[in-house]
Amino acid sequence: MEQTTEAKLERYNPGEIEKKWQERWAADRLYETDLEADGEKFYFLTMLPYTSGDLHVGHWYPMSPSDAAARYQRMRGKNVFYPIGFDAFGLPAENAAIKRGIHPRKWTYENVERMRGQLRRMGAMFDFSKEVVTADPEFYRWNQWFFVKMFERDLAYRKMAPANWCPSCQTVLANEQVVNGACERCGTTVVQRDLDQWFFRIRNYADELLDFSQVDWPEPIRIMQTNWIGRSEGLEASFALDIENVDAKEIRVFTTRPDTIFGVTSMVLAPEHPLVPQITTPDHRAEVEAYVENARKQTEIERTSTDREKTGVFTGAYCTNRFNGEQVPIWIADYALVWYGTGAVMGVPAHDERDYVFAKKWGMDIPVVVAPPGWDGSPLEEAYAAPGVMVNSGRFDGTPSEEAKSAIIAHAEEQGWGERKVTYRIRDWLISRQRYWGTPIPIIHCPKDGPVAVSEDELPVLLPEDAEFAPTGESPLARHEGFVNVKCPKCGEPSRRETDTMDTFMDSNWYFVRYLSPDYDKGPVDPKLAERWLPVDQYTGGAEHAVMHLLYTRFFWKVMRDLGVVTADEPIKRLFNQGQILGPDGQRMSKSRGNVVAPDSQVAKYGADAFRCYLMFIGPWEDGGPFRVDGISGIERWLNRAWSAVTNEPTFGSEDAAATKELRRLTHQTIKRVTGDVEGYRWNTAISALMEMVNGLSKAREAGPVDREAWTEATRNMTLLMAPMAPHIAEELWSRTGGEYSVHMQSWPAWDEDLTREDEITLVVQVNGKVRDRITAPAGIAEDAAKELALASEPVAKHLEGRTPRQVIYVPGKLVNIVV
RNA sequence: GCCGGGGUGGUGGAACGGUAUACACGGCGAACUUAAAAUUCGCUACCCGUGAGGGUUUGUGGGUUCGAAUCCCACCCCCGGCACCA
Repeated sequence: MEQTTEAKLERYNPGEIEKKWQERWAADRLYETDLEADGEKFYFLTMLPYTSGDLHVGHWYPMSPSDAAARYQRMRGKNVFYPIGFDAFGLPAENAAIKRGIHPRKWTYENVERMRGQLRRMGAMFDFSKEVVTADPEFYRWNQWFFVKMFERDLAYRKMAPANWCPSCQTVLANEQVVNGACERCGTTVVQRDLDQWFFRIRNYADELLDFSQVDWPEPIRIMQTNWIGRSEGLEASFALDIENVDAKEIRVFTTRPDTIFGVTSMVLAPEHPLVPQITTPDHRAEVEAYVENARKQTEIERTSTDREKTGVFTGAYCTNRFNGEQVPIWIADYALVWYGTGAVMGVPAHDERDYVFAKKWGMDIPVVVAPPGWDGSPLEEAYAAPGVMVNSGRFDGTPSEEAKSAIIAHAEEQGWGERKVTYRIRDWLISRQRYWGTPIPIIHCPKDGPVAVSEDELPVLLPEDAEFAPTGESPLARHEGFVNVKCPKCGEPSRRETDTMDTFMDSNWYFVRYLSPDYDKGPVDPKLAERWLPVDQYTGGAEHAVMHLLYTRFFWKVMRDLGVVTADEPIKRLFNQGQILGPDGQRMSKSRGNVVAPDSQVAKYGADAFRCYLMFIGPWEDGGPFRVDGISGIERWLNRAWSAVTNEPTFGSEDAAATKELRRLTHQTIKRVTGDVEGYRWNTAISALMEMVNGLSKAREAGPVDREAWTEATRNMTLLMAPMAPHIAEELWSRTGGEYSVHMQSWPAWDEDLTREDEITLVVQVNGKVRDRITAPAGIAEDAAKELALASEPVAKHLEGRTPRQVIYVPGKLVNIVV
């Protein structure tokens, strides 16, 4: 049978070429960065994956574009470091272990092994030679080292704090394990239990963390972090307390509205406030205790919801407002939180919406102290929260309330009734976890010396392999005699080792610093490399980390700076948060939900390049959204068409100068568009532009003989533009057209602005803002000529209906709007 | 609830305050084929109209502007985070 010319050509076979190039790249160590090399460095960081099992679409979605972006920087001539690691400690490993009887270490490291292979199959340019696994003693040893340093500097301290407790399982639960207030395993109602726990003093850095002047981060993230820190200025006032058998002689309360202090009708304490049991009178005790117990069952979100009515109960006790000498009843209410301000809130019904509703309900007085404009002295119909003029406020009457704020603070300071204070919403970071699979906290509790740090040369405190990590009353480490029983490093007395482990956010605080020298054993990082490579130039990761991880890591960096480990003030110069890819059900993709999409079958069918590009094509990276596999055939067609455009030469020898100019314009316009899109991480439109280029090449080929030089310019540049996004096919096409290995070491193409310009424009003609005509005009058309053309248009004349234009607006090169 | 983001054809989406719906999926029609797949070409927001053409449309309602998907106000819905999932 006769073969056609087409059939002789080799077809695009992703399975074959992807394997071939991945092996070649690995053998050549193409992606191992020489950290000592000269040239401009670029540290490109993508958030490290959790070792949950198989790499799924939820991993490919953030990693495909970040890999493309790192490759692009490399083509821009930078010395790019693009490392990878594994977030290996945490709850899921322990859950898997309990469920299946596998040791968390075995489960985790088997996953790491599998994920490594899957990452290579993506064709990602990760430098695996600098890999970090956070469960390695050589990594967590430095978590401990930092902890000791922080303990010595009083940045780590211990205090009582509540934890979710399942009375039936006798174990601490993560928030995730509490479903509607009950234990997810046994359904028992979860209670709060106070435990001695470790905290980091992130509040010491609160003001510095509000300063974003040294970073280029998206505004929404800066706003969210600013709100999370929640700095507010105001007065911390003391209200006099005179109750028999109560030692405290005052209640301290923080307010941002000192101008309303004469209008206080109640003092509201958090149910957990230490004074509550002391001041509650016997006749109110039962009610108060019931309320406290109920409050402790609710989540903070429920408690502080402004949607529902305020609730509270009277303790039977009173304090005195020193400003006006009035007796103020002391209540407790769940919306007051012990950890915010002083754990007490003033009730001012006239000037707070919900206090107003509360006072109405209980028939309490509503004294006005800040008069609304034009107030006639009659009772308010609703709370008035805006500024006004002070009334019923003694010496401050007549003062505008905004001025009165500082005057009242000054007066309080003079009288010794309080002082100006700055409060933060952010709380110190609770780092203790009563769990096995984490970094052991390097502290020894001595009956005589209290908590004593393990000395640096004893680090790491190894996590014992033979612990019983099934759920029991205590941290699994607490029942491991060999681990627990030690001698005090100070006095040698028999002591107990700390058995809590660290929050895994500790690992993500600084893993990117360790990447630079994962084997360095004289400190967390080789100082020379830290100086040369930090801070990170570009970080990409999920928007779900906008606050916690990204705020903790900024905090921890400042601690490292103060310890002399690093020098800059910020860890990450530029940040990009991509959206989250959701399962086909519109829910977050997670193994526990059972909605993860494995890419394997798609990759086997269409190739890694197609799958990477598809993920980049489905929409703006920052949006995320539900994953559907529907459109991947469009990417497959595009790659096939690109393949044949490059491998299958057209008939050469064009005499048509206009066609050649058109082809070159397509090339240079595409270079310009793709460059802009890649710079802005607009992958979907970058790929659209490349699709349009391939379509344009097909048209050019069909239109007749093509100019050889212009065609070669087009296909070579197109191959280069595809390289970051589709690294395998680009390498193959590059080598087939005689390009020098590797395409990923070539320079990113430049465009010639003159060649991108169109000769003609479409002049849009509007009458009263409605499009009535489109006229083709020369690109450089003058304003007068354009207006003349527009007014001469037949459809325009029809719509003018003989009326004389009042105004003619001209938008250069685009549009004429005729207004009548 | 609070903080942040979003809502555009049948679907994913495109659009410096200036041609709404690029690019792609799907659908319909055609070519090639014994046939299917693949490939290629054409059509495809909605309504009225045989047609030329006209009208409507970017979650809802209002406003600013010669001109609004884009800016402002109010509302509805969806997504992320809310401190022990990571």
